[in-house]
Amino acid sequence: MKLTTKGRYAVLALTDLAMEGDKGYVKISHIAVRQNISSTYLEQILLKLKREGLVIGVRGPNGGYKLAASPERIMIADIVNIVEGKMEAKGCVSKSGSCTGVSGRCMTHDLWDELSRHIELFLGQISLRDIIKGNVLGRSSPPRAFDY
Amino acid sequence: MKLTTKGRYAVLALTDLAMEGDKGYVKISHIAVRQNISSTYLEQILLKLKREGLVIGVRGPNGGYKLAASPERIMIADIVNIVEGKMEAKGCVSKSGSCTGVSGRCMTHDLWDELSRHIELFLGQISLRDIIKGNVLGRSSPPRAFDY
DNA sequence: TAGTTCTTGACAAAAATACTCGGAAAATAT
DNA sequence: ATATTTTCCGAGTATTTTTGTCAAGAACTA
Repeated sequence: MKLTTKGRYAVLALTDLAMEGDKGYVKISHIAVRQNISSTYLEQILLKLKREGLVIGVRGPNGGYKLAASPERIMIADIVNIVEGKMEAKGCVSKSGSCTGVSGRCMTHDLWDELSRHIELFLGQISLRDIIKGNVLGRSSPPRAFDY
Repeated sequence: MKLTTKGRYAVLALTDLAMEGDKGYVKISHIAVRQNISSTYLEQILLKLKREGLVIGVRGPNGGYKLAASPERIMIADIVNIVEGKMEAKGCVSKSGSCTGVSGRCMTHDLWDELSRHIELFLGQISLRDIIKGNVLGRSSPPRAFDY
């Protein structure tokens, strides 16, 4: 999985929006100051999220951004997937000739594939609401034992 | 979490070693050819793994590498942690001034913290033996529901 | 109209990644 | 002994990714 400041900024910004609630549109500059992010960089990120329909942006005075849905409907996986591009923990599939071996898939292909699914499942279970409510800690569970 | 080619190469190389079994030492060049990895790059990676005691390397003719323990004792998390450096999915803690906010930790701190734990737990459950046996698929389980 | 704020694309600096290279050290074989 | 093989080690380099900046434009409000 790829997880850079971009992804963190995105989640942070949307969490900020979620906390502002229904008080109308929130300006980039305000989010940037509160969360200590470069506002011009944040522009890029919010733009992507807007294009994918996660937030709504309006221009002009009193303009800004707001969430396109209620916080409990926006999952972290959605946010991260948009700004970082689909999780490719594999590398096997993305680049040609990377997956060697007779069958065309490397021996560890399934591993990274499963890891991706695992992470996605985890982040897909956590909403913005969970974050502002603090419902995050203690969610890790050991993987299910593998049975034949 | 950080997951680059370095980590994938490391797991791939050790999987190769695991498959060779007890037939003696395996040369870097052979692994490199089989797995399609630059052999000089692979040197660096195996060296790290050797320094941390995961593999044993001997020089000279008939030299090479072999696993320091049986495949079922070597977990993927161990391998990845060594070559990629401890998983820092946070960013909050690593850089100063990154975690803003009054308490010194950002709102999403717990999230990335928990994600790290989650990934580590997952990869800590899978051994080299699991990979060569194909016991990897279907291990993802949804995170436990959060109860008070 | 004037001011505000997002929108867009192109560009640039910095950091991380993914290697390469040259040689030294150790083991073996002749 | 000497040559050969192979790991060991540090340093250096090229490429890519990340992390921004900048300038101009479009839409909106008062």
